[in-house]
Amino acid sequence: MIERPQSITVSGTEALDVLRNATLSQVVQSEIEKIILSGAFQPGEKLNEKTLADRLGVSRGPVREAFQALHARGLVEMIPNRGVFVQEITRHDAVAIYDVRAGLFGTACRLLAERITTSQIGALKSLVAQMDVAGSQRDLEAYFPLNIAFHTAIVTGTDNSVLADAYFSMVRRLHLYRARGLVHGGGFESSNIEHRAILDTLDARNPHAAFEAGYLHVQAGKVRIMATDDTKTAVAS
Amino acid sequence: MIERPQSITVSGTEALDVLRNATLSQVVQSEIEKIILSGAFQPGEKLNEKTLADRLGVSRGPVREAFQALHARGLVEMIPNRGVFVQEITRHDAVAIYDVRAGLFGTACRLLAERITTSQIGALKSLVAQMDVAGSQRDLEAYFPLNIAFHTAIVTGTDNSVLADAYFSMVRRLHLYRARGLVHGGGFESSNIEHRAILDTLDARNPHAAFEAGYLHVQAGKVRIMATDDTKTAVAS
DNA sequence: TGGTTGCATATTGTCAGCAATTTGCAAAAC
DNA sequence: GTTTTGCAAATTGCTGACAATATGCAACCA
Repeated sequence: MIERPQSITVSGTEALDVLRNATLSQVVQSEIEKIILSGAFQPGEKLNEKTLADRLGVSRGPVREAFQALHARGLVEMIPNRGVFVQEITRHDAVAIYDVRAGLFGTACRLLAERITTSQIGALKSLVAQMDVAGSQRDLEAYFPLNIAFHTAIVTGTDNSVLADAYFSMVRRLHLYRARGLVHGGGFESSNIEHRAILDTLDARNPHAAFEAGYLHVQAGKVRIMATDDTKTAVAS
Repeated sequence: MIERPQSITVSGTEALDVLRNATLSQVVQSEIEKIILSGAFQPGEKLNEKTLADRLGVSRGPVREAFQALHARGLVEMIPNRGVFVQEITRHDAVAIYDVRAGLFGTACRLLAERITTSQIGALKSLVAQMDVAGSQRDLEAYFPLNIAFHTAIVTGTDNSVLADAYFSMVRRLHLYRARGLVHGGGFESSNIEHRAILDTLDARNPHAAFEAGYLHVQAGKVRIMATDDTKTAVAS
C-alpha cells in the first residue's frame, strides 16, 4: 500500500484537502447518497443529471460516475435513455433485505463469539444496561443511538470489514423502505431482552447460540416493522 | 469510433438490442469484469483508462463510469490521481470473504428449508447423485459444474435476489484470490458428504440444521483452500 | 556513489458540446 | 370524445479537449 502525502493544512483548507484524498465523483457520490437517505428525494423520484450537477457546482461527468456507484450500492435504479431514479423498496424487497441482514448479523455474532474479549463484553454490557434505563424511561431519543451502537459494536467487533460493509449496506437499503414508522411502545422491552440474550451467548462464547440469538433478533425486528405495515407506528429493532 | 447504426440487420441484431437495454458503460463494465476475472490482469495490476478505452473502441467516459461500478463491487481499487488497480485479495481478506460467504450460504439453506418444494428437493438429490458418480470416477471436469449448480440451486431457490447477489458477489471476489489452486483428491468425498448432509436437512425441512450444514460446508471449503496456501493443489469446495 | 532537483512525458480529473433518444403537447384524424 | 401523429423542448449518452497531477529520467550536487 502506497502512502499518500498528507498536505499541511493550516486552517480551513478542508475542501482542498478533501480533493487530495478523494476524487470529485466520490464526493459527489457521498453528497447524493446523503440527500437520498435524508429523504429529500422520494423513492421512485427521478434524479436529473443537470439539476444535481448545478446544485453541486460540478459538471455532469462526476454526477454520472457517482450514479454508477450508487446503482451498484442498490440505492438508485438506472434505465437506459430514461434516467436515474431513487430505488423503490417494495414490501417483498424489504423482507428479502431483512433476511439477509439477519443472516449477516447472526454470522457476526457467531464469529464474535469465537474471539470476543472481556473488554468487548464489558462494553456491550454497558450498552445493554443503558438501554434498560432508556427503555424503562421510554426515552427513545436515548435508546435509538444506543441500539445502533450495540449492533455496530458487534458487527465491527469481528474485525471483518467485508461483513461490516455488507451489513451496513443492508441497513442503508432498508432506509429506503417507506412503510417504516418511528416508534412503537412494545418494541423497547422485547428488543432489549433479545440484546441481553445475544450478550449471554457472547459471554458464554457459544458461537452456535450466538448466531441463533442474533439472527432471531433481526427477524423479530423485521416482524415488528412488517406487522405495522404502513401504519405510522413502528419499533425499535 | 464505434458504430451505433439504426441499420436493420437480419441475423445480427444483438449489438443493437444490447444497446437498447443497456448503456455503453454497462457493456464496458461487463467486459472489463470478464477480463479481470479471466485472469488476464493480475491483482494489483494497473488498468489504464485510455488503453482500455481504445481496446474496447469507446472513449474514456464510459470506462470511468464502469470503474466506479467495479469499485463498488469490490473488484478494483481506486487511488485518486493515481489510477485504478485490480483489487488484491490477501489471505486475511480471503478468510473474511469466506466467512461472509459461509454466513450467506447458511442463511440461504435456512430460508430454503422453510419453503423448499419436493421438486426442488428432487433436483438437488439428482445433483448430489451425479456428483457421487463424478467423484467416484475422479472426474473433476464433470464434478465442478455440478458443484456450482448445487450451490446455485440453493441460493436462487430462496427467491431472494438480494441474498443471491450478495452470495455471488463473494464468490466473484474470491476469484481474485490468487493462492487458490485447482484440484485436490481429498476434496471430492468430504465435499459431497457435506452436500448430502445439507440435502438431508432440507429434506427434513429443518431450518436450524440447514444453516449449520450450509455454514459448515463453506467453512470446510475455506479450510481446504487455506490449508493448501500457495501450493498449487486445491480442492472442490 | 547515492541522493536530489528539475523538466518532459504520460495519465488522470473535469468540463463543454454534439448526437440520439425521450417527453410533452398541440393539432389532426377517426 | 378518444386516439394518433408530428413536431419542439428537454434529457441522456458519448466524445474530444483542456487543466491538474503523477511519473520517468537525466543532469546536478554532496
